[in-house]
Order: sequence, then C-alpha cells, then structure tokens
Amino acid sequence: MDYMNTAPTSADPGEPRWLTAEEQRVWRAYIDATTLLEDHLDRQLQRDAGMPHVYYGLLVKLAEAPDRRLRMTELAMSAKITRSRLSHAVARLEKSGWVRREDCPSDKRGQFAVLTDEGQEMLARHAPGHVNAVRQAVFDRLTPEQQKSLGEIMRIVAEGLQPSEAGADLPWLR
Amino acid sequence: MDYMNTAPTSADPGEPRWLTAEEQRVWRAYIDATTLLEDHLDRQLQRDAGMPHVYYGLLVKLAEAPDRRLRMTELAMSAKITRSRLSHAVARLEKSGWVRREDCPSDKRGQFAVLTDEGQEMLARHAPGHVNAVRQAVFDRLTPEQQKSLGEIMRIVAEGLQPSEAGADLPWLR
DNA sequence: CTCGTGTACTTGAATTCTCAACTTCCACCA
DNA sequence: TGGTGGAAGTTGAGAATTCAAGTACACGAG
Repeated sequence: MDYMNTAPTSADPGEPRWLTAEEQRVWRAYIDATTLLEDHLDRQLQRDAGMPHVYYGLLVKLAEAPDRRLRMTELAMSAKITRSRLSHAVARLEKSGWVRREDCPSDKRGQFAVLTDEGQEMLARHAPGHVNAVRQAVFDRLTPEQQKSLGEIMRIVAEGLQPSEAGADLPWLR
Repeated sequence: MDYMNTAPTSADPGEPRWLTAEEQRVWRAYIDATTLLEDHLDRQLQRDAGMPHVYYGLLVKLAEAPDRRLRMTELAMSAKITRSRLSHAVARLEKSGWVRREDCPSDKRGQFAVLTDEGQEMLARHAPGHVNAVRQAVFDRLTPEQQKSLGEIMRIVAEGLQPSEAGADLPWLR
C-alpha cells in the first residue's frame, strides 16, 4: 500500500507508478546502507577527531583548494549544503581553531573560509583513520567492477539532482 | 594529501592505504549523490507531509508490520537508528497523531509503536508523491542492470556494517 | 547619482540528533 | 527468595540542521 501496489501497471497519469518488489528491495538496501554508513563514519570521526563527517569533508575541500581557501558560496556548492548550514558549521570550526575567516578584498560582502595550520595538521593526523574506515566499509568489500559501477550510478543520480552543474556557475536555486 | 597519496603502494602496515584517484572519484560521487538525495527527499516530504524522510520511513515500517505495530527496539533495528533517536521521533509522531504507544502485555518494560488510522491515511495521501520523487531521482535514470548492481552493492555495504544480521536477534551493540 | 533588484552571507528560533545517564523490569542463579 | 547483570525504553542537555528573515554590498538602468 505504500511502495508497492498489487494492481497491474496502469497508463493512467493520475495513478502513481509504484515500485516493483525488486525496486523496493533495491531502495531499502540503499536506505539501509547509506544510513548505516553515515552513522558509522560520523561515529568514527566524532570519536577520533571530534567532529561530524560533514565538517571533516569541509576541511578536506579547503585543504585541496588553492591557497587552502574558498569563498563561502563555493564551499557550500562544492559540499552540496546550504549556505546557512555552512555558516553555522564554519562558526563552529572557527571556534575549534581549524578554520579562520577572511574578508574578500574584491567584494566586501564576500568571505573566505581558510584552513588554518592547526586544521591542516589535524587532517594529516586523522586522515589515515578515516580512509581506513571508508576502505573497510566500502572499497575492500567491492569488486573493481562494482566500484566502477557504483561511481557511474552515483554520478548519474547526483547529476540528476544538481540544478545545472553542466550549465554554468548558475546559482544555488532553492 | 588527504584521500590520495603520491607515493607508490607500500606494504608497511603503519602506512595507510590511501585511495587511488579513481577510488576518490567514486567516493566523492557517492557523497555528492547521497547528500543531494537525502536533502531532496527531506525537502519533498517536509513540504508535502510535514515530516523528515526518516520519520516517513518509520511510518512505512509500521504500516507493513503485522497489526500495524512494532516493538520500539524492533522498529529501531529495522530503521537502523538508535533507540534514543526513535524515542524522540515517536514522541513527535505521537504529538502529530500519526502514531500511538501501547504497553506490551508480556513485558512490562516494552512498548509498541502503533500506526494510527490518521497515520495510515496520511501515508496513503503522500505515498504517490514520495514514490514519484524516488523514481525521478533514481530509478528512472538507471538501466535495469544498474538498478540490479546498485542493489547488490548496497546490500554488501549494509551487511558489512550490521553487527550480526545473519547471526540472530542479537542486540544493537554500540 | 540613486534607485531597485539581486547576491553573499549571517542570524535566531524551532526541530532533530547524539551522548551519557537513568528507571524499570526481566531472567537467572545460588 | 533475593541478588545481580542485562535488556527496554526514556530523558535532558548540548550539538547540528532547517527555515525564514535580516543586513550589507554589488551592479545595472535611468
């Protein structure tokens, strides 16, 4: 009655196309795996590095950016989170000393988030543990073909939900 | 410096096995897709049904359970969340009228979460929109082979993170 | 120059989630 | 029969997230 329907497929546009039994199985596996994995990584990083997985991801993005800095909006887009969420997150990371804010000289509204040396060091310290967790949970369990397939599938899904990644620098429309 | 290393593979157990460039691409696609999808579904359900995706999932599990009821711990395990989180969630769903609690006659510590008629109706009302969102974001974009592959991969990952799903009714060890 | 529209980012309040107790009860053993 | 250890569930405080609104600045049209 919820995901599945006993009735045969219908061409009626008002009648929703329910998930088949097999599609349901796939979808539930997806929900289970993503829930468990997110939880697992959050726990690992909270315990070892004292921050949730998302925050760690922000530091990684900064570490890879030229000059270890990114405009707030760029960082938000890159991490696929809202600017509001990022503002709160950076405030917290700033308090912990991993990130510092800097004014943008060319646009007085703008702010850079900059990875501090302490942030850099802490990444270096905890990256091995994190990579290990990811490997254990995902890559060590999948064949090379499955890894490739996972990449393709996830790219398709992400692309479908991105407003216009291909188009241009178009905004964060919500 | 974070996920990848320029150095060749090492047999040193103290040296972490970094992700290759290709593995990184897969991992980032995974993070992007799951973040965007979770956000998308949360928004859709919050707008239409007034609750986050996890809460909706709880109602679905109850709807499928015999007698539309489940013990708290069973529901928590089934949804892959902690009992604490579930307690808060059910308290909220109870306030909204979709769920009601009932004492377990055979175990005075136990509680059933029961889907109310209002909860049932609201599921029926919003299931089409939700299925549609899932379809649009995932199934309509993937070939049958990709769907099958996704299911297998996600089952493997979930299985790896489950303490002992195969073993028995063993507990929720954290 | 200034008005209006839009961009960049922040803020506060309400909601949700985590973590560590805590309460109550069951089951078993001596 | 009375402990005792564990299981079921809740609670409260703090952290994170969402949503709607707010401030400050940019930029083009007139």
